[in-house]
Amino acid sequence: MEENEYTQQRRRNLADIAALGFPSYPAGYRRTHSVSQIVTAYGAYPGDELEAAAVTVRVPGRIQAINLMGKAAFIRFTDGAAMLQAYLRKNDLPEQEWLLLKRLDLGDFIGVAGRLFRTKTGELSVHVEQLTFLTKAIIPPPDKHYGLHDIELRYRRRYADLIANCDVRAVFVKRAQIIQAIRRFFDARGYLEVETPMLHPIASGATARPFVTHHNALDMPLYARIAPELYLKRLIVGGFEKVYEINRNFRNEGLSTRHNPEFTMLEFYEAYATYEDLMTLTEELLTEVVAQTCASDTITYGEVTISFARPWRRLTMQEAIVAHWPTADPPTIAELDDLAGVNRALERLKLPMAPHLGYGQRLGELFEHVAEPNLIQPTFITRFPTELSPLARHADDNPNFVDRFELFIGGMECANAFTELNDPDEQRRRFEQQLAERARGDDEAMPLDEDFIRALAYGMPPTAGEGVGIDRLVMLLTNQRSIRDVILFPHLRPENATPEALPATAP
RNA sequence: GGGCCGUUAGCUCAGUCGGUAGAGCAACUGGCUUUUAACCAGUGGGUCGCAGGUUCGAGUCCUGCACGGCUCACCA
Repeated sequence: MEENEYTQQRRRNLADIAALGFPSYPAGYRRTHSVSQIVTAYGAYPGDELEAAAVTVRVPGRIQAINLMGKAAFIRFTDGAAMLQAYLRKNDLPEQEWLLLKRLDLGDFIGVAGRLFRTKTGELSVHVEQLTFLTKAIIPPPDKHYGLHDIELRYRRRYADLIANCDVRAVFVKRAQIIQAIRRFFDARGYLEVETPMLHPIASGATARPFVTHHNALDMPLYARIAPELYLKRLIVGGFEKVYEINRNFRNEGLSTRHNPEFTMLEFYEAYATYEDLMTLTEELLTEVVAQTCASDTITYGEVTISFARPWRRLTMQEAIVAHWPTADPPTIAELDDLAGVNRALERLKLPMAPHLGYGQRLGELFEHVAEPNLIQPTFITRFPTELSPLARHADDNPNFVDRFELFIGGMECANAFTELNDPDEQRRRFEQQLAERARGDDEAMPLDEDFIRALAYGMPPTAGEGVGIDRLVMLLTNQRSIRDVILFPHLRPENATPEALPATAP
């Protein structure tokens, strides 16, 4: 920790406070109210009624401002959510407590006991009869007017960010409300919330590079999970018909405004449902979450306005490519049905493709470039190539496509769902195709999970499942452009990468 | 990994053509018994991210590095 003239001055103040006979870091404070409770209960109370009611309170908080005026003082303090003013007069306080006041600094915690009143300018205040010292802030808080703007400091010292910027606090309060609303939605529909392993012996269930660690006692590698999918489906095999899990996934890949190495995912599975049922369910889920956490069904995200009014647009991947083609002569859907046509389309847009990639990857690439950034209003994209979907059931009319959708909002992928593949033999063939791609050098192809195939062989009822990226949903509903602004402690490089500071390397 | 931009007091930011390092808030001293971005008078505070280079002289120009931001690539 850095020491400077400020910290030294504050340490002297703390020593002076101790010399006055106050405990330096006392335990607890018996309070009658929080600041927020007082402001909520009495904020609109007229002054004369307050006086008549003679409300006495004991309330703690962090000091935000001190106006010392000779023999009287005002202290504004906060519980993090609301602010309240204390009025102290030399005549009305024990001498020691008046001396204590002069050793208080911005950022300190105090408790005040006294009677509520309104000043002549009308501000609700506590007329303090007892001042209690609670905690010294050795490091001064950020500037009270300009806040903390330095983005790096805001992420590295989120505590200081939260002290200084109440809009940041509001984002994380809303994040909690969104997740609560999701839980209520699924609980009310008879879904069981479950917890499946975070450490997996095989990193499967998604196409992504994993983080690897080592279990010492078992002397084996373990992977931080990239997806809970295969475990949740094992639970469907086991007889739970509706399950959901909200938890972290870990992917060892690049960082960006939309990617953090650990991110929060909702996954849910419902027996006897199809991906079409889940489109309806997803509309219901998100409209309900928006209704409970936003002022209306229309939100502002950056430059755009997004309406969650149902029904939402539904397009096949091929239709989306045609609809958002950048020039006036898009390819036809029939043209996009085979490799040659997709190659012609890629060539027209001058999108280079690695030679080993097949039809599915190329169609997906075309979609990502042409359509994805333009899917601002909630849009379901259906009919994904089978090659891109090793865990999804094929469409009844064409085995080259699967019964799958992704939901796009604000140009971001927010959900991914499909009718689950429950044929163990077909699942094995799909895994083997992935292994072949892995052998060709695609280190993100999905590894084969033998026990998962065995589970399917016990019989998994027809099932549909879905994943929803919670961080991106929170970004949309709180109008934040970076995923780091909806994650309390986003990943950054260490600020001082000294060798001593790094943990010893595991053998 | 590439490109562009940034890093100056505790915080927010200026700093012109290369010529003694600036402001507001915060801090310190004094004054002030209903202030509210309190006010009045005064004072102190700098490894200009780090390391080199050019120059009589570098916050400013050049090179390298670190960290961060945006973006592209990668990646659901």
